[in-house]
Amino acid sequence: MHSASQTPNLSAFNCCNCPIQKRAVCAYCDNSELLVLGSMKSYKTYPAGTSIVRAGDPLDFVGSVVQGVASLSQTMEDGRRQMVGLLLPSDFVGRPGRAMAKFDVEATSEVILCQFNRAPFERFLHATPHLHERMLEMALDELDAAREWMLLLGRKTAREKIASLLLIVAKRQNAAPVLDGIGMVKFDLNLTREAMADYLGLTLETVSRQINALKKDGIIQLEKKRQICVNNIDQLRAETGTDFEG
Amino acid sequence: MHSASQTPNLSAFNCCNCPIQKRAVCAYCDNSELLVLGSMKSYKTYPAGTSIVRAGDPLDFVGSVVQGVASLSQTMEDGRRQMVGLLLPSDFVGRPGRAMAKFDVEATSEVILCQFNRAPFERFLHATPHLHERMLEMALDELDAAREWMLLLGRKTAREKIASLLLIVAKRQNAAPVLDGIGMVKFDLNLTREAMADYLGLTLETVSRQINALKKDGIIQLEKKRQICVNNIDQLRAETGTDFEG
DNA sequence: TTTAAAAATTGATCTAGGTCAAAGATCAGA
DNA sequence: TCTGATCTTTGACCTAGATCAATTTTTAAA
Repeated sequence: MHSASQTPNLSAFNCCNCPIQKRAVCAYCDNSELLVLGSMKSYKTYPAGTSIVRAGDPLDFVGSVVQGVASLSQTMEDGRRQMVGLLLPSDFVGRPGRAMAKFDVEATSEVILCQFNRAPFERFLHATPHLHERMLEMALDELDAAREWMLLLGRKTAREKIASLLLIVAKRQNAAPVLDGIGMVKFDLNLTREAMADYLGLTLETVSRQINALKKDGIIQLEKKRQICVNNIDQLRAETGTDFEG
Repeated sequence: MHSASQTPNLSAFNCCNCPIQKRAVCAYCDNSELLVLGSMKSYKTYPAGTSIVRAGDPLDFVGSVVQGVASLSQTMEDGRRQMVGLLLPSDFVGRPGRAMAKFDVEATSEVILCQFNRAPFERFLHATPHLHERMLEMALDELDAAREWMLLLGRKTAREKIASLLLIVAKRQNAAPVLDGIGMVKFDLNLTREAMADYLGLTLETVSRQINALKKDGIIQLEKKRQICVNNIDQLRAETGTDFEG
C-alpha cells in the first residue's frame, strides 16, 4: 500500500555523518551502541503525498525522520480531519510496544526515514538506557507540544493560530536568527493551505484569508505562496496570543 | 459525595496497600525498589479548589495522584483558559528534568498526592529501569490521549464534545457496565460547567445548553446537576462522532 | 508551449457557538 | 433556618469562521 523505495544514494547516510543523530532517539548513544543500531537500520524514501502508515494498519517498524516533513493525523468517518503532529527531521515515528498504528502518517514532502524493525528495536531499547532515556525525553517534549497545541485548538482565534504555526515553523527551520528577534527571517512552509487548515482546526479558506490579512498588515510577506518572509519576528510573536518563553 | 470532614489518615497509606501502586509510575518496581521510594515519599493533601502549582513557579517535587481529581491547564493573558489534562488517581504530576512548572495544576476535588523531592527522585529514576520504563509508558499513553483530545478540540461540534466527555468519565468511573453497552449507567461528574467548558474549548453557557439538549433528546438524565444517568451507552457513543475502539 | 490538474484566492451568505444579561437553583456557613 | 455566594439555566442577539461557489494562479505533464 505504501510506496517506499530504496534509492541508492541513501547509503551515503550513516550514523557518523547523520544530520539528525545529535537530536534523534539515538542522541545519547555511544559509538558501540550506534554500531548496533547501524546494523539494524535501513533507509526508506517516501515520495511527497504518499501514505507511510494508515491508522489501524499493522506497524512493524519504528524510525526517525531524517529528511522532509511528515504529518500525523486522525480522520473521522465523515471526513473531518485533524493533524495531531508535524514530524520534522529527528522526530520519531511509531510507538514501541504497539503493533497497530493509531494515527495516519503521511509524507507531506518527500521523506527519508531511518527505519528499524520494531521487535529488535524494542529489545535493544530495553537493554540500552541511553536509548531509553532519550526516548522518554522526546516523549515528554512531544507531550508538552501537544498540550500547547490544545490551547491553540481550543482557545485561539484563526489569526492567532496562523501566527503560531508560522512562528513554530520559523523557529524550527531557522533557530538562531529567530531568537534574537531582530532582522528578517525567510523560510519555506512546506504545507498546503489544506494541510495548515487540518493542523489548525480551520478550513482552507480561512487559512488563505488570514495569511493574506497578515500580509496586508505588514506582518509577513509572501514569495511563491509557500515561502514566507517575516520582517520582525517579535511582531509575529505578538500576534500569537501567547509565546513568552523561548 | 465524600464529606471533607472524613480526612483520610495519611499515615494509613503505604506502598503495600497503596490503591494506585499497580498503575502508577512505581507499577513495575520490586519490593526493594518500593522500599527506597517509600523512604523518599510523603503524602500531602490539597483541598478542593486550591492550586497545587502555578505555571512558571519553581516545582521542586514530582508525585502521583493517590486520590481525587486534579486538572492541568493553561491560561492566556486575557483570561482564556484551556484544560490540557485531567489528573486522576495514579497519574503523574511534574516532569522530571524540569525545575519550572509549565502548566497550572489545581485540585478539582480534594487531592492526595504521593510526593517525592524532584532531585532524589530523578537520581533514582535514572538508576532504576523499572521506574524509567513505566514512566515512558505513561508518557506515551498521555501523548495518545492528548492527541485524541486534539481531534475533539479541533473538529468536533459542541454536542459531540459533551458526549465525548461524558463517555470518557463514564468509562473511567464505571468500567464494566459501560463496555457491554446495555443497561443504565449512573455516575458523578465532578466538574462544574465552567470546568467542562475549559476542558472542551467551549463556554459554560454552551455546555449548559448542550447538556440540556442531550437530556431533552433522551440520551441522558440529570439528577442533582452533577450526577448523570445514561440509559443506553451506545446511544451516547453514537453522539461522540468517533469512538469505535474500547 | 500548451494544457489539465491542483492549489489558492475571493466573494456572498449562513450558522454554530460566543457574548451579554437576567433569573433560578443549590449549597455552605452562621 | 436564613443568607449570601456560587452555580446553572435561559433568552436575545452577534460574530468569527464555515459553507458554497466561482475565478485565478501555480505546477507539472505532454
